[in-house]
Amino acid sequence: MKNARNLGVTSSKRRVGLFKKASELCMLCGAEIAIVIFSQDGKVFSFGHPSMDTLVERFLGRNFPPPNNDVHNQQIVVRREAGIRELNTKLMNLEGVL
Amino acid sequence: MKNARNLGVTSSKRRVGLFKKASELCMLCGAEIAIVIFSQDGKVFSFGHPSMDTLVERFLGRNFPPPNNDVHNQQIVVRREAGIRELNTKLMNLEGVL
DNA sequence: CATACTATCGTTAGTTT
DNA sequence: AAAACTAACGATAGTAT
Repeated sequence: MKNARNLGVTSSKRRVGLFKKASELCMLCGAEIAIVIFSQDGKVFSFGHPSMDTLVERFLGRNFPPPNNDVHNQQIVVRREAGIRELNTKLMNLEGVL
Repeated sequence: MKNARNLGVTSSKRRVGLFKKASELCMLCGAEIAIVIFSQDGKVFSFGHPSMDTLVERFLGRNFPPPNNDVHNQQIVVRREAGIRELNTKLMNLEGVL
């Protein structure tokens, strides 16, 4: 991205893209998905199929089926941190080149 | 898709893709996102940044950011995220120069 | 400010190993 | 079964209107 001025536009575009991908996953694979996004400027956006409430309830264990292991979130954390290291490496290499 | 035989593979690929997109949106735009997926075969997968619990609580109307009890940790989180965006910005600028 | 466009880049269904 | 590959398709940053 060029700068932070267009960040709102990018945020919006990518949010729509994310919801579309979620929708496709629901339709194509019969998954049930809930997403909530708190944007940096304090707005809240949500996606839920079949509904946000149903899935939040189920996630909280008040409705079946009970949640299994939650391995993927850990993987995401690992990926994010790996991303930071990668960014730092790239940055140092580029600054070295200049 | 050809048939339902590879649906598990497709589901997995697209789930990873969705989480990656969410991760990018977090890093690039400073959004906070929670995702829970109930797959057709009964498994549960989740993504949460900064954490699933924090965002579910916030979605349910409790624990909003301004009067947070753990201010110190939040500042650290904010600083780290700002760092990622700053790295991204620097990186993109440098790559643009080259 | 929003919408449309498009060149470029990323994602993925199908295939192979 | 899982991972690598790739052609084809989709997403999107920047631009134009």
